[in-house]
Amino acid sequence: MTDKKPSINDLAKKLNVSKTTISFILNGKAKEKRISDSLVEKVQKEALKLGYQPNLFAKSLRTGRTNIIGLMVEDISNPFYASIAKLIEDKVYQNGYKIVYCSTENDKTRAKDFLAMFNTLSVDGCILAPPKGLESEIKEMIEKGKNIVLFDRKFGSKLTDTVMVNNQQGMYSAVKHLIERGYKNIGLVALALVKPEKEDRIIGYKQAITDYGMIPYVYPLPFKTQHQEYVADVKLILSQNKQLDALLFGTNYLAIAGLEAINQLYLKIPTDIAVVCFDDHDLFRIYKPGITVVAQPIEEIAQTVIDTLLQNMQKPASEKKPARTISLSTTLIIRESS
Amino acid sequence: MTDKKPSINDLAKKLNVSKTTISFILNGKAKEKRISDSLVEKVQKEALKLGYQPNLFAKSLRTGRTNIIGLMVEDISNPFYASIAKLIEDKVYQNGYKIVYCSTENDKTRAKDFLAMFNTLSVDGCILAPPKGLESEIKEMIEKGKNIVLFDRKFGSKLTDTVMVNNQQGMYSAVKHLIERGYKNIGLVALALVKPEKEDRIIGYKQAITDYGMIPYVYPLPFKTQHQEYVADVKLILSQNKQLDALLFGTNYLAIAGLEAINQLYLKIPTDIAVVCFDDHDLFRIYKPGITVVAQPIEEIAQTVIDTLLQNMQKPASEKKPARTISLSTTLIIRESS
DNA sequence: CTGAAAGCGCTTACAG
DNA sequence: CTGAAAGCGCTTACAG
Repeated sequence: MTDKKPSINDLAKKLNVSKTTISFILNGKAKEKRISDSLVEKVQKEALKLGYQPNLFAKSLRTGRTNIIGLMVEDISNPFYASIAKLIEDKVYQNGYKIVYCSTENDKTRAKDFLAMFNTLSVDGCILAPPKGLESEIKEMIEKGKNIVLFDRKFGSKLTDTVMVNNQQGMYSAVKHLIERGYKNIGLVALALVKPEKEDRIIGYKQAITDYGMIPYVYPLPFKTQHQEYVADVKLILSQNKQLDALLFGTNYLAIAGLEAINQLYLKIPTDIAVVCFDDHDLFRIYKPGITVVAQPIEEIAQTVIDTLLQNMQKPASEKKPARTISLSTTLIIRESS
Repeated sequence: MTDKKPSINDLAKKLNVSKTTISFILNGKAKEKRISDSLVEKVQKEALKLGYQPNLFAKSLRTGRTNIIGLMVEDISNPFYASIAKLIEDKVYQNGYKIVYCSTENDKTRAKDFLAMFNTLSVDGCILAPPKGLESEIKEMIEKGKNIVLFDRKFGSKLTDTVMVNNQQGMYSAVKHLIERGYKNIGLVALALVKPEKEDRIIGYKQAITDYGMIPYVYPLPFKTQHQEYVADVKLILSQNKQLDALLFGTNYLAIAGLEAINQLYLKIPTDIAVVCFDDHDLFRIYKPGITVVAQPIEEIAQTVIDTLLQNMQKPASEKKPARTISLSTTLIIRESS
């Protein structure tokens, strides 16, 4: 039944050539090892004919490299992360790597388990948007020589190369825009995974509010797995804070919940309440009215992440550069909601 | 720098116990092999202390199993597939498997490459929503003993277990609904990867149209990677077919493009044109007016797929049952667009 | 109850 | 130019 795949030994026997030579040829070292063209051709032809596929596990066991990259995000079904995953996929496969993904749901324990999985899998590199509290685990992996690039989330200390969007500035520009449009009581509904004062998007908001002498209204929310809870939260916020004439949302799913809440309360956008969201989404582009957003440069994020990781993986551990943090700019896309 | 991970040999030396015994203990065969409790405890304690992680590649090389599952979909960034990926993730990790994913973009060559990758990776099982034309490659994999479950796409011949949604019936119910609401000229914009007459969603549409004695208007579209092309296509369809008073869409991204087109033409839903989409989406729920959809049971699909795959993987090849096709029901969710 | 040994399929230092 | 041999870290049939 299960035809055994041909091994390098099968090839060797069949051709009466040592497996050393075959290995050299199949790994493109024929020239270097000065193997005769005729032999090279013979081996290649036969390998093709038998459909020879080197056993990656034997290879990994021997070389210590796996060509697997671990991708860890908050939620792979969130369009932001899903788009990143798609873009990373292309670039990574072109380079012969594979991706194993997982979603943390901002759960530290869950994330730890996945990190352990990546370790057991001996991934060559990791792309992580880690939850809070994983700093020491990640540090440990880096010290053991694992290549890791962080994105979307960073830690206080510069652990490793990190690709971020300028959250503070992006949110600042959104607030500024609302103020310039004449809105007076601008609220912010944002995820606060730990302390609100440490969240860049909240910091950017506060900065702008302060600079323009307005009153801040921050509504930090913990991460929840049930979308409907967010809807209920925003409804409560809106009904308890009638003074609000504009509402900012820190992530796409919060804004989606916000739109649902606004609908359920029969409020009109932007006359009753203006809306701006951090992070774009099909919905915001097509919704009526169109929702103003602070768009993240998704392609640029993916490209930078993968370039950084691949570069690091090519470099020997000895010549590692100090960790860099790359900050990308957001774009304010003004639509009809503000 | 790169601390070597401890191997079973390190453990063996340190404890002065043979690695055979350690392997037995760590793999839960202590009882079976009648190893003394004291030894078991000693070994387990030391393994924990050293942070021993078995090398999966050595393990795979020896056992031939990898605990990796390949997931192939049309586009991992499409919310339908992204949601499936998320749900599958949970269930699969609980069972000690990992997932490697890829997006085919309905490109046969691309998909073939990925299938080859899965083969090289020696995945234990595959979850595939394959493009057309991959039948023989998949068949070959199955014959070699690979466990494969298909979903969302099927082939004419019953290759292997397949989880489908009742596309024909779902589309039929949508058409029926529109007709009952009094719409007369109902168009269908749907993906036709090969012949339109072989697409279940188109068949369901035609069936309903025939049953009710209406005129069919089918606009088959090929798969495109540029979203804006779909928008242009739908615009053209709408402007060349003014008689249409309702438009059905075969997938979520077609309907999204459709909404954009409708907006750009300043048409009102549902008065100028009614809209129904196959497959739900955040957007359709929140859009104003809410878009009527034929919702797919995403959780059920994911659950069924993974249950089927895990079951098959546990079974030895000898007692494989004949391929089953499981058909799940869709739900018509009536909103304001129809 | 426990261990020595073979072998999974590769790569590579070494020898000629 | 080419090959024999060691070894990566496991599991398991076999022996005692």
